[in-house]
Amino acid sequence: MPVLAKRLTRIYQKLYGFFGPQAWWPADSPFEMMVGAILTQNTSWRNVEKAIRNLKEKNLLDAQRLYRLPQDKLASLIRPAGYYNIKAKRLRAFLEFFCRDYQSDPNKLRRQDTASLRRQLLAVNGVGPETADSILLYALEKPVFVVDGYTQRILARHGLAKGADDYLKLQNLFMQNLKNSVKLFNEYHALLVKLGKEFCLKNKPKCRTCPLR
DNA sequence: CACCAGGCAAGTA
DNA sequence: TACTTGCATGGT
Repeated sequence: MPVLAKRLTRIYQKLYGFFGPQAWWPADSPFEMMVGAILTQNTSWRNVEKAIRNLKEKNLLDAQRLYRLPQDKLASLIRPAGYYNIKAKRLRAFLEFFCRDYQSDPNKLRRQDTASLRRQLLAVNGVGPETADSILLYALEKPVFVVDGYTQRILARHGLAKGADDYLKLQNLFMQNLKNSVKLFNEYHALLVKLGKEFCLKNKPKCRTCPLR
C-alpha cells in the first residue's frame, strides 16, 4: 500500500475516532443541499441556516417557485447569508440550468455521467469547483472528493501539499489514494471542516489537543 | 475594535 | 497564467 494512502487513511481514522460521524449534508432534500452549497460560499453555515429558514417559511424551497421569484425579492430573503445580491444572481443561474435542462429533477441529474455533469455545473455562473463537487457528492451521491480552504491548510500543515497546490491536484491526492466511496468522501470532507473549525481557526492551530498529533 | 466564515468571478498585468 | 479585488452579514 502506497505511503500516501496510508497517511490519508490514518488521518481519516483519527478524525473519525475523535469526532465521530458528522451527518452531512445537513438538509431535508437534495434541492436544499444544492441551494445550501451556493449560499455557504465563503460564509458560515450558521448564517446560511437563517437564509434557508426564510425560504422554508415562505414555502419557497422549490426550484420552480424559487425561479419565479424576482431577483431582488430572493436577495432580501437570503440576506443573512451575506453577499446576497450576487448569491441571488448565482442561485438564479443555477435554477435556470436545473429547471431548463433537467426539469428540476435531481434524479435526472443523477443519471448523468459524473465527469460530464461536473463540466455542466462549472459552466453555470457562480458554481466553482467546490460548489460543483459539493452538489455532486452530497446532493447526487457521486464519489467525488470535495476540497475546501480547510483541506488545503491542513494538508499543507502536515506536509502533504504545498501552499500553491491547486484544487484538482489536492482532489486527485484523495481520489487516487483512497477507495472511491461516497460514504468515505462524505465523512472525510466533513471531518476536515470540523477539524478546521475546532483547531485551525485563524490559521493558528491549537495543536496541543489537536487529534492529528 | 479586528477578524473571518464549508468561494467565485471579473479585472489587471 | 498568476495575482488582486469586490461581494456582506453575523459571530467571536
